[in-house]
Amino acid sequence: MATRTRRSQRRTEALSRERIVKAAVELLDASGESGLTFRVLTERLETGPGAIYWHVANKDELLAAATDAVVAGAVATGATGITGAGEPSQEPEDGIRDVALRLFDATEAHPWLAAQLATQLSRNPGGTVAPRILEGIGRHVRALGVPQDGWFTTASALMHYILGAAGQNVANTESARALGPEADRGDFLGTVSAAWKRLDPDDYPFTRAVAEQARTHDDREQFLAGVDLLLTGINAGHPRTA
Amino acid sequence: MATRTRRSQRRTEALSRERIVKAAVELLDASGESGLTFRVLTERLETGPGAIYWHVANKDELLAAATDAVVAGAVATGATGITGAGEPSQEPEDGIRDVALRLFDATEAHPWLAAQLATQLSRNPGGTVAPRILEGIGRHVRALGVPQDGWFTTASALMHYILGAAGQNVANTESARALGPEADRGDFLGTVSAAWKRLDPDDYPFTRAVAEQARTHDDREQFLAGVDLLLTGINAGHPRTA
DNA sequence: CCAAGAATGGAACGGCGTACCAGAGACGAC
DNA sequence: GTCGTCTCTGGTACGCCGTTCCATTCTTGG
Repeated sequence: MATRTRRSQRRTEALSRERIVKAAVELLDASGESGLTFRVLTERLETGPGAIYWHVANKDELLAAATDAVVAGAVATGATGITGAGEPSQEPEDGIRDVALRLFDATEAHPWLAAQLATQLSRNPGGTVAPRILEGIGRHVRALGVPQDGWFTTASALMHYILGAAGQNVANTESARALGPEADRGDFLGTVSAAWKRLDPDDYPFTRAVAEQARTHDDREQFLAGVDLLLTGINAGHPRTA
Repeated sequence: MATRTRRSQRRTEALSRERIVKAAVELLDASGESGLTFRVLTERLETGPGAIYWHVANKDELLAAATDAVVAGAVATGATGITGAGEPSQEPEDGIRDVALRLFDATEAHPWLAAQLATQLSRNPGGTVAPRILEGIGRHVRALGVPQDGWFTTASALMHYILGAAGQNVANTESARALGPEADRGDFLGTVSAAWKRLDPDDYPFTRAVAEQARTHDDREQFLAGVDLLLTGINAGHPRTA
Protein backbone atom coordinates (compact mmCIF):
# COMPACT_ATOMS: atom_id res chain seq x y z
CA MET A 1 0.00 0.00 0.00
CA ALA A 2 1.73 3.12 -1.16
CA THR A 3 1.65 6.05 1.16
CA ARG A 4 -0.64 8.85 0.25
CA THR A 5 0.43 10.58 -2.91
CA ARG A 6 0.95 14.23 -2.35
CA ARG A 7 -1.32 16.62 -4.13
CA SER A 8 0.21 18.41 -7.05
CA GLN A 9 -0.30 21.97 -6.03
CA ARG A 10 -2.64 24.22 -4.15
CA ARG A 11 -5.58 25.21 -6.29
CA THR A 12 -5.32 28.40 -8.25
CA GLU A 13 -8.79 29.66 -7.37
CA ALA A 14 -9.83 29.25 -3.77
CA LEU A 15 -12.84 27.11 -3.02
CA SER A 16 -15.71 28.87 -1.34
CA ARG A 17 -19.26 28.16 -0.32
CA GLU A 18 -20.42 30.43 -3.08
CA ARG A 19 -18.50 28.61 -5.77
CA ILE A 20 -19.81 25.29 -4.50
CA VAL A 21 -23.43 26.43 -4.48
CA LYS A 22 -23.05 27.92 -7.93
CA ALA A 23 -21.68 24.67 -9.29
CA ALA A 24 -24.46 22.75 -7.55
CA VAL A 25 -27.12 24.89 -9.20
CA GLU A 26 -25.51 24.38 -12.59
CA LEU A 27 -25.42 20.64 -12.11
CA LEU A 28 -29.03 20.59 -10.95
CA ASP A 29 -30.12 22.62 -13.94
CA ALA A 30 -28.18 20.43 -16.32
CA SER A 31 -29.23 17.01 -15.13
CA GLY A 32 -31.81 17.24 -12.39
CA GLU A 33 -31.68 16.31 -8.78
CA SER A 34 -30.04 12.97 -9.44
CA GLY A 35 -27.34 14.78 -11.37
CA LEU A 36 -26.02 16.49 -8.28
CA THR A 37 -23.47 14.12 -6.80
CA PHE A 38 -20.51 14.75 -4.61
CA ARG A 39 -18.51 12.74 -7.10
CA VAL A 40 -19.28 14.92 -10.09
CA LEU A 41 -19.13 17.97 -7.89
CA THR A 42 -15.59 17.17 -6.83
CA GLU A 43 -14.69 16.53 -10.44
CA ARG A 44 -16.25 19.77 -11.62
CA LEU A 45 -14.50 21.76 -8.90
CA GLU A 46 -11.30 19.77 -9.25
CA THR A 47 -11.12 18.94 -5.60
CA GLY A 48 -11.98 16.21 -3.10
CA PRO A 49 -15.02 15.55 -0.94
CA GLY A 50 -13.29 16.76 2.20
CA ALA A 51 -12.80 20.20 0.75
CA ILE A 52 -16.50 20.48 0.00
CA TYR A 53 -17.47 19.20 3.42
CA TRP A 54 -15.31 21.87 4.93
CA HIS A 55 -17.65 24.52 3.51
CA VAL A 56 -20.95 22.63 3.56
CA ALA A 57 -22.31 20.34 6.26
CA ASN A 58 -24.00 17.80 4.01
CA LYS A 59 -26.00 17.37 0.85
CA ASP A 60 -29.24 18.58 2.40
CA GLU A 61 -27.63 21.84 3.36
CA LEU A 62 -26.20 22.15 -0.12
CA LEU A 63 -29.65 21.66 -1.65
CA ALA A 64 -31.12 24.18 0.74
CA ALA A 65 -28.43 26.69 -0.15
CA ALA A 66 -29.01 26.14 -3.86
CA THR A 67 -32.75 26.58 -3.38
CA ASP A 68 -32.28 29.73 -1.38
CA ALA A 69 -29.90 31.20 -3.92
CA VAL A 70 -32.32 30.67 -6.78
CA VAL A 71 -35.34 31.94 -4.85
CA ALA A 72 -33.44 34.99 -3.74
CA GLY A 73 -32.61 35.76 -7.34
CA ALA A 74 -36.19 35.24 -8.45
CA VAL A 75 -37.86 37.28 -5.74
CA ALA A 76 -35.40 40.13 -5.78
CA THR A 77 -36.98 43.24 -7.20
CA GLY A 78 -36.21 43.69 -10.84
CA ALA A 79 -34.56 40.32 -11.21
CA THR A 80 -36.63 39.77 -14.31
CA GLY A 81 -38.18 42.75 -15.96
CA ILE A 82 -41.51 41.11 -16.64
CA THR A 83 -43.86 43.91 -15.79
CA GLY A 84 -41.37 46.68 -15.58
CA ALA A 85 -38.57 45.79 -13.20
CA GLY A 86 -40.42 46.18 -9.96
CA GLU A 87 -42.13 49.44 -10.60
CA PRO A 88 -42.79 50.76 -7.12
CA SER A 89 -46.01 52.51 -8.00
CA GLN A 90 -47.79 49.64 -9.73
CA GLU A 91 -51.19 48.40 -8.69
CA PRO A 92 -50.99 45.87 -5.84
CA GLU A 93 -52.71 43.25 -7.97
CA ASP A 94 -50.05 43.62 -10.61
CA GLY A 95 -47.38 43.42 -7.95
CA ILE A 96 -48.71 40.08 -6.80
CA ARG A 97 -48.97 38.80 -10.37
CA ASP A 98 -45.41 39.93 -10.85
CA VAL A 99 -44.04 38.04 -7.87
CA ALA A 100 -46.09 34.99 -8.75
CA LEU A 101 -44.83 34.95 -12.31
CA ARG A 102 -41.26 35.37 -11.17
CA LEU A 103 -41.53 32.29 -9.00
CA PHE A 104 -43.39 30.45 -11.74
CA ASP A 105 -40.65 31.25 -14.22
CA ALA A 106 -37.96 30.29 -11.74
CA THR A 107 -39.43 26.84 -11.30
CA GLU A 108 -39.56 26.49 -15.04
CA ALA A 109 -35.96 27.57 -15.47
CA HIS A 110 -34.85 25.30 -12.63
CA PRO A 111 -37.03 22.19 -12.82
CA TRP A 112 -35.64 20.78 -9.57
CA LEU A 113 -36.76 23.85 -7.64
CA ALA A 114 -40.41 22.98 -7.09
CA ALA A 115 -39.70 19.68 -5.39
CA GLN A 116 -37.10 21.35 -3.21
CA LEU A 117 -39.50 24.07 -2.19
CA ALA A 118 -42.17 21.54 -1.34
CA THR A 119 -39.80 19.38 0.64
CA GLN A 120 -37.56 21.86 2.33
CA LEU A 121 -39.47 25.09 2.58
CA SER A 122 -40.32 24.50 6.18
CA ARG A 123 -38.12 21.57 6.97
CA ASN A 124 -36.14 24.35 8.52
CA PRO A 125 -38.58 27.23 8.37
CA GLY A 126 -36.28 29.40 10.38
CA GLY A 127 -34.55 29.35 7.01
CA THR A 128 -34.55 32.24 4.63
CA VAL A 129 -36.70 30.84 1.85
CA ALA A 130 -40.16 31.13 3.37
CA PRO A 131 -39.67 34.70 4.60
CA ARG A 132 -38.35 35.74 1.23
CA ILE A 133 -41.46 34.56 -0.57
CA LEU A 134 -43.83 35.74 2.13
CA GLU A 135 -42.26 39.16 2.10
CA GLY A 136 -42.42 39.46 -1.65
CA ILE A 137 -46.13 38.72 -1.56
CA GLY A 138 -46.91 40.46 1.69
CA ARG A 139 -46.05 43.98 0.68
CA HIS A 140 -48.70 43.85 -1.99
CA VAL A 141 -51.23 42.16 0.26
CA ARG A 142 -50.93 45.06 2.60
CA ALA A 143 -51.29 47.47 -0.31
CA LEU A 144 -54.52 45.73 -1.29
CA GLY A 145 -56.05 47.01 1.88
CA VAL A 146 -56.47 43.65 3.54
CA PRO A 147 -57.08 44.21 7.26
CA GLN A 148 -54.08 43.29 9.37
CA ASP A 149 -55.58 40.24 11.02
CA GLY A 150 -55.96 38.69 7.59
CA TRP A 151 -52.43 39.36 6.41
CA PHE A 152 -50.92 36.04 7.29
CA THR A 153 -53.81 33.95 6.02
CA THR A 154 -54.05 35.88 2.77
CA ALA A 155 -50.35 35.86 2.00
CA SER A 156 -50.09 32.19 2.92
CA ALA A 157 -52.96 31.28 0.62
CA LEU A 158 -51.25 33.03 -2.25
CA MET A 159 -47.93 31.42 -1.48
CA HIS A 160 -49.47 27.96 -1.26
CA TYR A 161 -51.27 28.35 -4.54
CA ILE A 162 -48.15 29.62 -6.26
CA LEU A 163 -46.01 26.78 -4.99
CA GLY A 164 -48.61 24.16 -5.80
CA ALA A 165 -49.25 25.42 -9.29
CA ALA A 166 -45.59 25.96 -10.08
CA GLY A 167 -44.79 22.45 -8.95
CA GLN A 168 -47.49 20.99 -11.10
CA ASN A 169 -46.35 22.93 -14.10
CA VAL A 170 -42.79 21.79 -13.72
CA ALA A 171 -43.93 18.21 -13.58
CA ASN A 172 -45.66 18.80 -16.89
CA THR A 173 -42.72 20.29 -18.72
CA GLU A 174 -40.44 17.64 -17.31
CA SER A 175 -42.72 14.91 -18.55
CA ALA A 176 -42.72 16.48 -21.96
CA ARG A 177 -38.95 16.27 -22.09
CA ALA A 178 -39.10 12.65 -21.01
CA LEU A 179 -41.18 11.80 -24.04
CA GLY A 180 -38.19 12.37 -26.23
CA PRO A 181 -35.74 15.04 -27.34
CA GLU A 182 -37.85 16.44 -30.14
CA ALA A 183 -41.21 15.97 -28.44
CA ASP A 184 -42.70 19.26 -27.42
CA ARG A 185 -45.30 20.37 -24.93
CA GLY A 186 -48.07 19.78 -27.41
CA ASP A 187 -47.14 16.15 -27.88
CA PHE A 188 -47.09 15.63 -24.18
CA LEU A 189 -50.43 17.28 -23.53
CA GLY A 190 -51.84 15.30 -26.39
CA THR A 191 -50.70 12.09 -24.73
CA VAL A 192 -52.20 13.05 -21.40
CA SER A 193 -55.40 14.25 -22.98
CA ALA A 194 -55.77 11.02 -24.91
CA ALA A 195 -55.16 8.97 -21.76
CA TRP A 196 -57.84 10.94 -19.94
CA LYS A 197 -60.33 10.40 -22.74
CA ARG A 198 -59.78 6.66 -22.34
CA LEU A 199 -60.84 6.70 -18.68
CA ASP A 200 -63.98 4.97 -17.50
CA PRO A 201 -66.97 7.25 -18.30
CA ASP A 202 -68.72 6.23 -15.10
CA ASP A 203 -65.82 6.92 -12.77
CA TYR A 204 -64.27 9.92 -14.52
CA PRO A 205 -66.94 11.97 -16.30
CA PHE A 206 -65.42 15.31 -15.35
CA THR A 207 -61.85 14.44 -16.23
CA ARG A 208 -62.99 13.17 -19.60
CA ALA A 209 -64.97 16.34 -20.14
CA VAL A 210 -61.94 18.57 -19.53
CA ALA A 211 -59.48 16.41 -21.44
CA GLU A 212 -59.83 18.61 -24.48
CA GLN A 213 -59.28 21.78 -22.45
CA ALA A 214 -56.20 20.20 -20.94
CA ARG A 215 -54.79 19.54 -24.39
CA THR A 216 -55.06 23.14 -25.54
CA HIS A 217 -54.55 25.11 -22.35
CA ASP A 218 -51.74 27.57 -21.77
CA ASP A 219 -49.80 26.97 -18.55
CA ARG A 220 -48.98 30.57 -17.86
CA GLU A 221 -52.46 31.81 -18.61
CA GLN A 222 -54.02 29.17 -16.40
CA PHE A 223 -51.59 29.97 -13.63
CA LEU A 224 -52.51 33.65 -13.75
CA ALA A 225 -56.20 32.78 -13.88
CA GLY A 226 -55.80 30.99 -10.57
CA VAL A 227 -54.00 33.98 -9.08
CA ASP A 228 -56.85 36.19 -10.25
CA LEU A 229 -59.42 33.91 -8.65
CA LEU A 230 -57.62 34.40 -5.36
CA LEU A 231 -57.30 38.14 -5.90
CA THR A 232 -61.02 38.39 -6.58
CA GLY A 233 -61.76 36.44 -3.43
CA ILE A 234 -59.39 38.61 -1.42
CA ASN A 235 -60.85 41.87 -2.70
CA ALA A 236 -64.39 40.66 -2.08
CA GLY A 237 -63.60 39.97 1.54
CA HIS A 238 -62.86 43.49 2.67
CA PRO A 239 -64.10 46.98 1.87
CA ARG A 240 -61.88 48.24 -0.89
CA THR A 241 -60.17 51.37 0.41
CA ALA A 242 -58.81 53.88 -2.03
CA MET B 1 -17.75 -20.95 -2.37
CA ALA B 2 -20.69 -23.04 -1.34
CA THR B 3 -23.36 -23.55 -3.91
CA ARG B 4 -26.56 -21.66 -3.38
CA THR B 5 -28.35 -22.80 -0.25
CA ARG B 6 -31.82 -23.97 -1.00
CA ARG B 7 -34.66 -22.01 0.49
CA SER B 8 -36.44 -23.68 3.39
CA GLN B 9 -39.92 -23.78 2.03
CA ARG B 10 -42.31 -21.93 -0.19
CA ARG B 11 -43.79 -19.00 1.68
CA THR B 12 -47.04 -19.58 3.50
CA GLU B 13 -48.69 -16.41 2.29
CA ALA B 14 -48.17 -15.57 -1.34
CA LEU B 15 -46.46 -12.31 -2.17
CA SER B 16 -48.50 -9.89 -4.20
CA ARG B 17 -48.26 -6.35 -5.46
CA GLU B 18 -50.91 -5.39 -2.93
CA ARG B 19 -49.04 -6.82 0.01
CA ILE B 20 -45.87 -5.08 -1.13
CA VAL B 21 -47.57 -1.70 -1.52
CA LYS B 22 -49.25 -2.09 1.84
CA ALA B 23 -45.95 -2.82 3.53
CA ALA B 24 -44.37 0.11 1.72
CA VAL B 25 -47.04 2.49 2.99
CA GLU B 26 -46.56 1.22 6.53
CA LEU B 27 -42.83 1.70 6.33
CA LEU B 28 -43.24 5.19 4.89
CA ASP B 29 -45.68 6.11 7.64
CA ALA B 30 -43.41 4.72 10.31
CA SER B 31 -40.11 6.24 9.31
CA GLY B 32 -40.51 8.56 6.37
CA GLU B 33 -39.26 8.36 2.85
CA SER B 34 -35.77 7.33 3.89
CA GLY B 35 -37.30 4.49 5.90
CA LEU B 36 -38.49 2.73 2.78
CA THR B 37 -35.66 0.51 1.65
CA PHE B 38 -35.61 -2.65 -0.36
CA ARG B 39 -33.51 -4.13 2.42
CA VAL B 40 -36.02 -3.56 5.20
CA LEU B 41 -38.83 -4.32 2.81
CA THR B 42 -37.40 -7.77 2.09
CA GLU B 43 -36.93 -8.30 5.80
CA ARG B 44 -40.46 -7.22 6.62
CA LEU B 45 -41.92 -9.44 3.92
CA GLU B 46 -39.47 -12.26 4.64
CA THR B 47 -38.32 -12.52 1.09
CA GLY B 48 -35.58 -11.34 -1.27
CA PRO B 49 -35.25 -8.39 -3.60
CA GLY B 50 -35.91 -10.48 -6.67
CA ALA B 51 -39.34 -11.47 -5.43
CA ILE B 52 -40.25 -7.83 -5.01
CA TYR B 53 -38.88 -6.87 -8.38
CA TRP B 54 -41.07 -9.52 -9.91
CA HIS B 55 -44.14 -7.57 -8.83
CA VAL B 56 -42.78 -4.02 -9.03
CA ALA B 57 -40.51 -2.51 -11.65
CA ASN B 58 -38.43 -0.28 -9.38
CA LYS B 59 -38.58 1.97 -6.37
CA ASP B 60 -40.16 4.86 -8.24
CA GLU B 61 -43.04 2.69 -9.30
CA LEU B 62 -43.41 1.45 -5.77
CA LEU B 63 -43.60 5.01 -4.48
CA ALA B 64 -46.11 5.90 -7.16
CA ALA B 65 -48.23 2.90 -6.24
CA ALA B 66 -48.11 3.79 -2.56
CA THR B 67 -49.10 7.37 -3.38
CA ASP B 68 -51.95 6.25 -5.56
CA ALA B 69 -53.24 3.83 -2.96
CA VAL B 70 -53.35 6.50 -0.27
CA VAL B 71 -54.91 9.13 -2.53
CA ALA B 72 -57.53 6.66 -3.71
CA GLY B 73 -58.47 5.96 -0.12
CA ALA B 74 -58.60 9.63 0.73
CA VAL B 75 -60.64 10.77 -2.25
CA ALA B 76 -63.07 7.86 -2.21
CA THR B 77 -66.50 8.99 -1.13
CA GLY B 78 -67.11 8.45 2.52
CA ALA B 79 -63.56 7.43 3.26
CA THR B 80 -63.60 9.79 6.20
CA GLY B 81 -66.92 10.98 7.52
CA ILE B 82 -65.89 14.55 8.01
CA THR B 83 -68.94 16.32 6.75
CA GLY B 84 -71.25 13.38 6.60
CA ALA B 85 -69.74 10.57 4.57
CA GLY B 86 -70.19 12.09 1.16
CA GLU B 87 -73.72 13.34 1.43
CA PRO B 88 -74.85 13.49 -2.19
CA SER B 89 -77.13 16.44 -1.75
CA GLN B 90 -74.72 18.78 0.00
CA GLU B 91 -73.95 22.24 -1.24
CA PRO B 92 -71.20 22.25 -3.87
CA GLU B 93 -69.06 24.54 -1.72
CA ASP B 94 -69.21 22.03 1.10
CA GLY B 95 -68.40 19.25 -1.30
CA ILE B 96 -65.22 21.04 -2.33
CA ARG B 97 -64.30 21.76 1.27
CA ASP B 98 -64.88 18.09 1.98
CA VAL B 99 -62.56 16.84 -0.73
CA ALA B 100 -59.96 19.44 0.19
CA LEU B 101 -60.02 18.46 3.84
CA ARG B 102 -59.78 14.80 2.99
CA LEU B 103 -56.61 15.41 1.03
CA PHE B 104 -55.33 17.73 3.73
CA ASP B 105 -55.88 15.08 6.36
CA ALA B 106 -54.31 12.41 4.19
CA THR B 107 -51.11 14.41 3.89
CA GLU B 108 -51.11 14.85 7.62
CA ALA B 109 -51.62 11.15 8.28
CA HIS B 110 -48.96 10.24 5.73
CA PRO B 111 -46.27 12.90 5.96
CA TRP B 112 -44.39 11.54 2.97
CA LEU B 113 -47.40 12.01 0.72
CA ALA B 114 -47.08 15.70 -0.04
CA ALA B 115 -43.58 15.44 -1.43
CA GLN B 116 -44.61 12.49 -3.52
CA LEU B 117 -47.58 14.37 -4.91
CA ALA B 118 -45.43 17.35 -5.76
CA THR B 119 -42.74 15.24 -7.38
CA GLN B 120 -44.65 12.49 -9.07
CA LEU B 121 -48.13 13.79 -9.71
CA SER B 122 -47.43 14.40 -13.33
CA ARG B 123 -44.14 12.68 -13.74
CA ASN B 124 -46.42 10.15 -15.32
CA PRO B 125 -49.65 12.12 -15.63
CA GLY B 126 -51.27 9.35 -17.56
CA GLY B 127 -51.23 7.92 -14.07
CA THR B 128 -54.26 7.63 -11.91
CA VAL B 129 -53.48 10.18 -9.24
CA ALA B 130 -54.20 13.43 -11.06
CA PRO B 131 -57.53 12.24 -12.51
CA ARG B 132 -58.62 11.00 -9.12
CA ILE B 133 -58.12 14.39 -7.52
CA LEU B 134 -59.43 16.32 -10.50
CA GLU B 135 -62.53 14.21 -10.58
CA GLY B 136 -63.19 14.59 -6.89
CA ILE B 137 -63.03 18.36 -7.23
CA GLY B 138 -64.58 18.59 -10.65
CA ARG B 139 -68.00 17.23 -9.82
CA HIS B 140 -68.52 20.05 -7.39
CA VAL B 141 -67.06 22.68 -9.71
CA ARG B 142 -69.71 21.72 -12.21
CA ALA B 143 -72.36 21.89 -9.51
CA LEU B 144 -71.24 25.41 -8.70
CA GLY B 145 -72.49 26.49 -12.07
CA VAL B 146 -69.10 27.33 -13.53
CA PRO B 147 -69.45 27.59 -17.30
CA GLN B 148 -67.90 24.65 -19.06
CA ASP B 149 -65.00 26.52 -20.64
CA GLY B 150 -63.81 27.39 -17.15
CA TRP B 151 -63.99 23.87 -15.72
CA PHE B 152 -60.42 22.88 -16.24
CA THR B 153 -58.92 26.16 -15.09
CA THR B 154 -61.12 26.31 -12.01
CA ALA B 155 -60.60 22.72 -10.92
CA SER B 156 -56.86 23.02 -11.56
CA ALA B 157 -56.61 26.14 -9.45
CA LEU B 158 -58.31 24.38 -6.57
CA MET B 159 -56.12 21.32 -6.95
CA HIS B 160 -52.96 23.38 -7.05
CA TYR B 161 -53.90 25.31 -3.96
CA ILE B 162 -54.79 22.15 -2.08
CA LEU B 163 -51.55 20.43 -2.98
CA GLY B 164 -49.45 23.47 -2.19
CA ALA B 165 -51.10 24.14 1.14
CA ALA B 166 -51.12 20.51 2.20
CA GLY B 167 -47.44 20.20 1.40
CA GLN B 168 -46.63 23.27 3.39
CA ASN B 169 -48.62 22.08 6.35
CA VAL B 170 -46.91 18.72 6.39
CA ALA B 171 -43.56 20.40 6.41
CA ASN B 172 -44.70 22.24 9.52
CA THR B 173 -45.85 19.23 11.50
CA GLU B 174 -42.77 17.30 10.46
CA SER B 175 -40.52 20.07 11.68
CA ALA B 176 -42.34 20.05 14.99
CA ARG B 177 -41.52 16.38 15.45
CA ALA B 178 -37.91 17.05 14.60
CA LEU B 179 -37.67 19.49 17.49
CA GLY B 180 -37.94 16.60 19.92
CA PRO B 181 -40.28 13.86 21.05
CA GLU B 182 -42.23 15.91 23.52
CA ALA B 183 -42.16 19.14 21.56
CA ASP B 184 -45.56 20.01 20.16
CA ARG B 185 -46.80 22.20 17.36
CA GLY B 186 -46.85 25.20 19.66
CA ASP B 187 -43.18 24.90 20.46
CA PHE B 188 -42.36 24.67 16.81
CA LEU B 189 -44.43 27.64 15.76
CA GLY B 190 -42.96 29.57 18.63
CA THR B 191 -39.49 28.86 17.30
CA VAL B 192 -40.39 29.95 13.80
CA SER B 193 -42.19 33.01 15.02
CA ALA B 194 -39.24 34.02 17.14
CA ALA B 195 -36.87 33.55 14.20
CA TRP B 196 -39.08 35.73 12.02
CA LYS B 197 -39.15 38.44 14.64
CA ARG B 198 -35.37 38.51 14.56
CA LEU B 199 -35.27 39.29 10.83
CA ASP B 200 -33.97 42.56 9.52
CA PRO B 201 -36.73 45.20 9.91
CA ASP B 202 -35.75 46.88 6.64
CA ASP B 203 -35.79 43.74 4.52
CA TYR B 204 -38.63 41.86 6.18
CA PRO B 205 -41.23 44.26 7.58
CA PHE B 206 -44.20 42.14 6.51
CA THR B 207 -42.85 38.84 7.75
CA ARG B 208 -42.05 40.42 11.10
CA ALA B 209 -45.54 41.88 11.26
CA VAL B 210 -47.19 38.49 10.74
CA ALA B 211 -44.84 36.55 12.98
CA GLU B 212 -47.31 36.73 15.83
CA GLN B 213 -50.17 35.53 13.63
CA ALA B 214 -47.99 32.65 12.48
CA ARG B 215 -47.44 31.62 16.10
CA THR B 216 -51.10 31.35 16.96
CA HIS B 217 -52.70 30.31 13.69
CA ASP B 218 -54.63 27.11 13.18
CA ASP B 219 -53.47 25.09 10.19
CA ARG B 220 -56.81 23.63 9.32
CA GLU B 221 -58.63 26.92 9.67
CA GLN B 222 -56.11 28.72 7.53
CA PHE B 223 -56.29 26.00 4.93
CA LEU B 224 -60.05 26.33 4.71
CA ALA B 225 -59.79 30.11 4.60
CA GLY B 226 -57.70 29.76 1.46
CA VAL B 227 -60.23 27.40 -0.08
CA ASP B 228 -62.95 29.93 0.69
CA LEU B 229 -60.99 32.72 -0.96
CA LEU B 230 -60.91 30.64 -4.11
CA LEU B 231 -64.59 29.75 -3.81
CA THR B 232 -65.46 33.42 -3.47
CA GLY B 233 -63.42 34.23 -6.52
CA ILE B 234 -65.01 31.41 -8.47
CA ASN B 235 -68.55 32.40 -7.57
CA ALA B 236 -67.88 36.04 -8.38
CA GLY B 237 -66.77 35.10 -11.86
CA HIS B 238 -70.02 33.71 -13.18
CA PRO B 239 -73.73 34.40 -12.73
CA ARG B 240 -74.86 32.20 -9.86
CA THR B 241 -77.52 29.91 -11.24
CA ALA B 242 -79.97 28.24 -8.93
C1' DC C 1 11.96 30.79 10.78
C1' DC C 2 8.79 28.20 12.85
C1' DA C 3 4.59 26.75 15.29
C1' DA C 4 -0.48 26.84 14.71
C1' DG C 5 -4.49 26.87 12.20
C1' DA C 6 -7.23 26.81 7.89
C1' DA C 7 -8.10 24.35 3.97
C1' DT C 8 -7.48 20.44 0.88
C1' DG C 9 -8.19 16.06 -1.49
C1' DG C 10 -7.25 11.01 -1.63
C1' DA C 11 -8.78 6.58 0.28
C1' DA C 12 -12.04 3.82 2.47
C1' DC C 13 -16.68 2.49 4.60
C1' DG C 14 -21.33 1.14 5.02
C1' DG C 15 -25.61 1.22 2.72
C1' DC C 16 -28.38 1.93 -1.15
C1' DG C 17 -31.07 0.40 -5.62
C1' DT C 18 -30.80 -2.95 -8.78
C1' DA C 19 -29.32 -7.05 -12.05
C1' DC C 20 -28.75 -11.64 -12.31
C1' DC C 21 -29.88 -16.34 -11.91
C1' DA C 22 -30.29 -21.06 -9.85
C1' DG C 23 -33.85 -23.27 -8.11
C1' DA C 24 -38.62 -24.40 -6.05
C1' DG C 25 -43.59 -24.80 -6.59
C1' DA C 26 -47.76 -25.14 -9.76
C1' DC C 27 -49.83 -27.19 -13.49
C1' DG C 28 -51.26 -28.90 -18.03
C1' DA C 29 -50.02 -32.53 -21.61
C1' DC C 30 -49.45 -37.06 -22.53
C1' DG D 1 -47.26 -40.75 -12.99
C1' DT D 2 -43.68 -37.95 -15.08
C1' DC D 3 -42.13 -34.53 -17.45
C1' DG D 4 -41.54 -29.89 -19.34
C1' DT D 5 -42.73 -25.31 -18.78
C1' DC D 6 -43.97 -21.22 -16.66
C1' DT D 7 -44.45 -18.44 -12.47
C1' DC D 8 -42.41 -16.93 -8.63
C1' DT D 9 -38.70 -16.78 -5.13
C1' DG D 10 -34.68 -15.16 -2.63
C1' DG D 11 -29.64 -15.28 -2.30
C1' DT D 12 -25.47 -13.01 -4.15
C1' DA D 13 -22.95 -9.45 -6.29
C1' DC D 14 -22.14 -4.92 -8.53
C1' DG D 15 -21.62 -0.09 -8.97
C1' DC D 16 -22.62 4.21 -7.05
C1' DC D 17 -23.96 7.07 -3.35
C1' DG D 18 -23.14 10.24 0.91
C1' DT D 19 -20.04 10.59 4.31
C1' DT D 20 -15.80 10.07 7.40
C1' DC D 21 -11.09 10.14 8.33
C1' DC D 22 -6.70 11.99 8.08
C1' DA D 23 -2.03 13.02 6.08
C1' DT D 24 -0.63 16.82 3.73
C1' DT D 25 -0.26 21.51 2.14
C1' DC D 26 -0.76 26.57 2.21
C1' DT D 27 -1.25 30.63 4.99
C1' DT D 28 -0.52 33.50 8.75
C1' DG D 29 1.32 35.79 12.99
C1' DG D 30 4.88 36.06 16.42
